[in-house]
Amino acid sequence: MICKFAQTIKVVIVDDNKTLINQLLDHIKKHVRLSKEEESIIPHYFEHKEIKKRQYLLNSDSLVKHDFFVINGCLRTFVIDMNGNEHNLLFATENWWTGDFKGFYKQEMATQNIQALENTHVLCITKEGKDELVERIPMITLYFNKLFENAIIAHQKRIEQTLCFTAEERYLDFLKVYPNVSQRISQKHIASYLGITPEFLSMIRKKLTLP
Amino acid sequence: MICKFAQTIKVVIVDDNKTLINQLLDHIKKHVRLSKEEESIIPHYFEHKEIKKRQYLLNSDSLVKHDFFVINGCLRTFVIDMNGNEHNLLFATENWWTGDFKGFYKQEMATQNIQALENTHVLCITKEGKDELVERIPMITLYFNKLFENAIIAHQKRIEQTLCFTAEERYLDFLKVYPNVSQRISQKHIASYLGITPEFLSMIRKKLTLP
DNA sequence: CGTCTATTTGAATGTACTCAAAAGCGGTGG
DNA sequence: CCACCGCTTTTGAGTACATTCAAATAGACG
Repeated sequence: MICKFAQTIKVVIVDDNKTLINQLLDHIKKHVRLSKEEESIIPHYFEHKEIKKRQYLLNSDSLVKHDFFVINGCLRTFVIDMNGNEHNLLFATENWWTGDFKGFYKQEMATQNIQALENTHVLCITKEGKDELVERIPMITLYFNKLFENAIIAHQKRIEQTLCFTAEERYLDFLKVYPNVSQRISQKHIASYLGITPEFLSMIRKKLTLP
Repeated sequence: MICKFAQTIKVVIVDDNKTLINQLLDHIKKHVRLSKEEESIIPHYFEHKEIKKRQYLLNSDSLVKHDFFVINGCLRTFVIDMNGNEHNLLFATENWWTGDFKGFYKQEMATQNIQALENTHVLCITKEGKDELVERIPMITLYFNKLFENAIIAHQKRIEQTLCFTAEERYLDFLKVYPNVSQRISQKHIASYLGITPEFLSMIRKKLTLP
């Protein structure tokens, strides 16, 4: 049985945009072997969405309906502190998953915001959709588990770095690990991700170019 | 088929220490319903171990053989930076899982260290043991998935807090969220967890008691 | 071309650290 | 049971790292 949601978006994905869903299928197939029948099931659970630069995909205090797979473009996930300052948690580009994790899995209000830094295409899935998908294709759990594993490893690395590294070291690591991302986003947003002010990042960069 | 490892430890758990494994079974049964037969399978995959205060359960640069479920006592997981300073990542007490996550799931050398802050009893499982357990009791995946979910949520919260909160705010939140843990460990270790020096934590505490 | 935003620069400030020393506390052995 | 030893916590002075605020410059976009 396919959920109501899947019915409504069938047209968008299945008829219009084979290439978009193929990009996701390729990503899944890096971790799990899929039969032709299974490949034909998956598209029914995803909705395609385009977000123009500067537009929001998710606002805090709204219900978290979807998790997102980025086809192309660039998204930033951020929180707003008590003083109204924004802090970037994550940048998501091609083949990254993003969303308000806690809100999605606990089906709560969002505490995070997601904004497009470029015109961006995403595939959206609901919690019910994902649960049903896992039920129909149990093997796909391996794929989602791998995503969880990688997320935990990445989070642990970031926590370790804030404890062990200076701002300069964290910046250099960011450039090394995400060279393609760092070229596409402003220093202001990188500074926010690193937990420093744009002015201080500017000083770090100046110091690095001197010798 | 039971792995060689499971055979060797059968005696330790099944015959000697029913109560220890029952604590783990109770924890699992909060998330998954288990048949009597399944309950009888699980003990074969865990080895009991006692670590005395100040002893190490894991050293960085050694192969990560086990993940650990804490029965009682208290463990700290920490990394050592380039200057030789230790930074606490996690405290694990009763009913917590701990281990070098990346090392365990990728079967690599440890980058983290685990030391007992109190005399501690743990149940250990190997990666092969866990994989085989999941194969024999597929439903138990739900339990481990829930652990992953909670880990990601906790990690995200910690990253958000380092970006949004001052050291004082992070300390107050730590006291609120882990009241029982914070009473059992030294300020030195709490300071390390919060990413500040013990001297600075002492100042924060002094300031908090004044008004 | 003008407007809006991002980046740079500099001065003053604040937050947290280092180093050193004193005080407190807990465990151990006589 | 008390005295001592080692480790933790506190206190203080001086310092380094990072921020705030303000203003100038540079870039991006319609």
